[in-house]
Amino acid sequence: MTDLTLVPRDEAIDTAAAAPAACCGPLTRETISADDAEVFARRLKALADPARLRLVSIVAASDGQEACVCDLIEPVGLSQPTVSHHLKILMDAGFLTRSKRGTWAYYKLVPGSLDAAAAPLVTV
Amino acid sequence: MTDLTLVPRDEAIDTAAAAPAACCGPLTRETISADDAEVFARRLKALADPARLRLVSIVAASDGQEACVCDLIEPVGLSQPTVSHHLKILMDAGFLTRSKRGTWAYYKLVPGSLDAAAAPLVTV
DNA sequence: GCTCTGTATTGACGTTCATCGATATTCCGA
DNA sequence: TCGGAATATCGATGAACGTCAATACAGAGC
Repeated sequence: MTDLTLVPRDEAIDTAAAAPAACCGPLTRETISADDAEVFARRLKALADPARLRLVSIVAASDGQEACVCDLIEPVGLSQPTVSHHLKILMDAGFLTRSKRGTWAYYKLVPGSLDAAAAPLVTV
Repeated sequence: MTDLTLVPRDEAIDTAAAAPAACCGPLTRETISADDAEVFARRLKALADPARLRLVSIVAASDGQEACVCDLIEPVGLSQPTVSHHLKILMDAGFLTRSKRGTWAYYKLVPGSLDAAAAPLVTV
């Protein structure tokens, strides 16, 4: 389903999870299906944690909407493995992408992913 | 704490949790505070469940954005106590209000509560 | 090669959560 | 007043989650 074969590697990484397709229409318009509810719930669950919200926010508010792990640990006040764990969850949910430069890992906000996640809730 | 004494019963119930103030600005503008992250996460957690999303959706898509519990149990396919449990969580989070008519309980969507919950995620 | 540094993974522990059956509560009708 | 129907609460159980210490992995520099 995902077609990455013809794309240069760096771009591939950046856009790999960059298709945050809306799972469903507005909740207020029409009853959501069981499958769509599952997808949407999984997405919301990835955000529904104080530490992860702060991580997303720090990344999103950084230059180029990108931040190094080394700059994320101290602000959230959690251990390095825990931060790494949360970042993985956010990546799996399609909100962040990872790019390594040397020993450092940079996490970047997937453009539009937050809006896509919020879309089914918005009525206007 | 809840002051219902001077207000007609139905209005009191309808407007009790009807103040879904935005917990914070857009996540992308500025780093969210620890306290705001806690508040926002609690709100998202209430929605981040397939059963609760379906309940909210059914209620929101009903006439007058209101539905009887008896009409909610069968669509979600869960036991009555479980549905009641989820409805309470949605009520505590400020998304639904309850009004009893006879033996029936009607749950109504708090106007604007979904938009308020989504607001910090939206960039545009 | 070796060491150091930054990050990811593993394993374990305590907490929270979703779910149900059983029971309590509330209200209507006979 | 009693019985029945609709809903809420209680108690228990198994699964998922957040956290950390210990460890593994990868890249840079010597």
